[in-house]
Amino acid sequence: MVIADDAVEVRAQGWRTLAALHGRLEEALEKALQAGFDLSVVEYTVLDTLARQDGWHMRMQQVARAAALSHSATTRLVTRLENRGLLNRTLCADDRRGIYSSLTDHGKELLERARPVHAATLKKALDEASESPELTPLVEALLGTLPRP
Amino acid sequence: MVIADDAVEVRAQGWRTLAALHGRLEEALEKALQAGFDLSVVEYTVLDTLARQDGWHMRMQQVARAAALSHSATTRLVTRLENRGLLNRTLCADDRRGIYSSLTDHGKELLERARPVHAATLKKALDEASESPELTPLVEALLGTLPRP
DNA sequence: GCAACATTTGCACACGCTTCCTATCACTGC
DNA sequence: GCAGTGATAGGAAGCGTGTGCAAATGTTGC
Repeated sequence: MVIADDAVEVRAQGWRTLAALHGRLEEALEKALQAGFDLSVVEYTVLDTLARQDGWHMRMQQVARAAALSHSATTRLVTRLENRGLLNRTLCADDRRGIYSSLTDHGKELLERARPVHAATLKKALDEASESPELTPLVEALLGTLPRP
Repeated sequence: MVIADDAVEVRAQGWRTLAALHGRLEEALEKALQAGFDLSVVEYTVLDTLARQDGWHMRMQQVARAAALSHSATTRLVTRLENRGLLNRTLCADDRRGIYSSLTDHGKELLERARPVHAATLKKALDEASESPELTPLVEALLGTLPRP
């Protein structure tokens, strides 16, 4: 079973590498966004996803999936952002159980200011991660495995 | 600046892909380990790292770095695992400020039982992730960027 | 009316931060 | 030798926040 054991080990090692890289990037983004805009990574992700969603609304469940959050966490997150005036809740006309979230102008403006910081931090963190031998191949693969090479 | 903008977008997209894959894998592992062994992913990681550390002890700070945890969180995590009899705290002989954590037999036994579940869950989650078109290339890269292909 | 669904709320817990505390090195000067 | 000083490793407790789970609440469709 040498071959099978190797595959197991490859996956385990891959997972550790993935977790390590993810941890590094998230930490860097967290600090930068927190310091500059009082936004957590998840909050930024939600704002960005909303803006990217052809500028339109999303239901809570979509938000939850996009941010990989539980329903309750999503509720509280949206509430937080709503209280800061970054997005709006609006009832669906057709299904009044559903609630649409959409960015306010203030939210769009904050996002536009945060985006370059996000981009710069990401670049820096990726470059730094790329210097660790065990992360180099994954970083390169990550940047090379996209639609337009 | 079309080229530069493209690079920014590639990195942002790469980060989203990485986060999505990481989230999927972590969620699957979390559920499986929680259900089967009452272990969180971080707890499993610490046990696994300890076992992997040539079967020997680690200082608290090493544990903290390996698990990407803060100082206080590490103390609590190790305390939890110690209370469950999965690991021991032992004073270093040479530097008695330091504290070594090492697996107990019970901890090793639990880890040995959890390992195949971890491996199987990881394989299943990776296979499932690989079916999502946007994740396929990253999964393949992850499994292909390791010492022995 | 009733089951399925979308969302919210109450509860418990883990994490991070900060502050304070102890024990232990590693030096220094006497 | 041996106190005195500063740096380091780790623990304890309090506070705030985010999260998941499970139980409400309001809605829809049959």
